Amino acid sequence: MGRPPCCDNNGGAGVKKGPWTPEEDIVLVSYIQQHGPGNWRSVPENTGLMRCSKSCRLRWTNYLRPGIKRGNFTPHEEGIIIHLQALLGNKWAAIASYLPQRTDNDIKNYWNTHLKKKVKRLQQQTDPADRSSFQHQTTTAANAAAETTSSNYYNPGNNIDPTMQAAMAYPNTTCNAAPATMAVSKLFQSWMAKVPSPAATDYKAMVAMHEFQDDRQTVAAVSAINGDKSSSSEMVVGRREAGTTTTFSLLENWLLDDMAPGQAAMDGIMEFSAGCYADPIMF
DNA sequence: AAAACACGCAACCGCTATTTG
DNA sequence: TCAAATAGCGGTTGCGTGTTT
Repeated sequence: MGRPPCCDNNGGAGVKKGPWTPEEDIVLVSYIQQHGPGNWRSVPENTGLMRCSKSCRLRWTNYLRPGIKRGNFTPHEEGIIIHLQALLGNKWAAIASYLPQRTDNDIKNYWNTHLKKKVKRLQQQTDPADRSSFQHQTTTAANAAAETTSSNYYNPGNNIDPTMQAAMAYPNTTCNAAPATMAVSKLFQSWMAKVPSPAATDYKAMVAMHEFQDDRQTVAAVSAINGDKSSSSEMVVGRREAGTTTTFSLLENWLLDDMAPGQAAMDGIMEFSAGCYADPIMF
């Protein structure tokens, strides 16, 4: 019954671990050049590499894959990572999908070694009164959301982006999920409110928009917006059939636009985002 | 000069969702 | 239909290197 066992289950006998050698890299790359990535189970079998399939896949996706940019994160990339981390939490694969040249592992490492501290520093530099006020308002809004009660939890007294505030108010990543989910939900709900009603075929996307209770759905929806063909392909198809792709152009511009001072798109989203948060009627 | 410490990153581990036979 | 394996993800670890004492 089931699949035949792979190299992983060979009792671990003869499976090499630790850093890859240049020779192993060459073997792996030349095999993938001939056969393409995927079907990782067959890679060790056909190449003679004494590595498990999992290790081969990881080495390819995180290091050998063409087009990977390593190190030297630009301020723009940093901004995107910080922003998306505040929105999505530690969903590195989802964040990496917006930075095609970066791997999720690279982004995760960069966050853990640089950006987390940076955000923390910014947090400490922020007026504690503002922070506790925002934290209180965020919690209140979270509770109120369950009753579809409006709440103005954006603190208009400072000029800090609300999603950055969320990151500051919840430095512990495990606590980021709630405000992050809310932030995305509110952002999309306001988007939906500002555009004509979608066609009936957009049903699945609409359902997803209103089901942001858990991060997985948030990521699925965001992936759909980005045209991700994986888990949310049905939603993408539904939305594209309905011809509503342009609905999210502002968000897409902000997330994907890599032009040097591409601040226009970024400013747009910031402005729009702040406006949404500040609008007590909308929320 | 050398030991101690801090940092960055590649790779591993454990888990879940999906796929396969 | 279901058990077992794969693929993929996020958290964590361990090692090499740089910096400080």
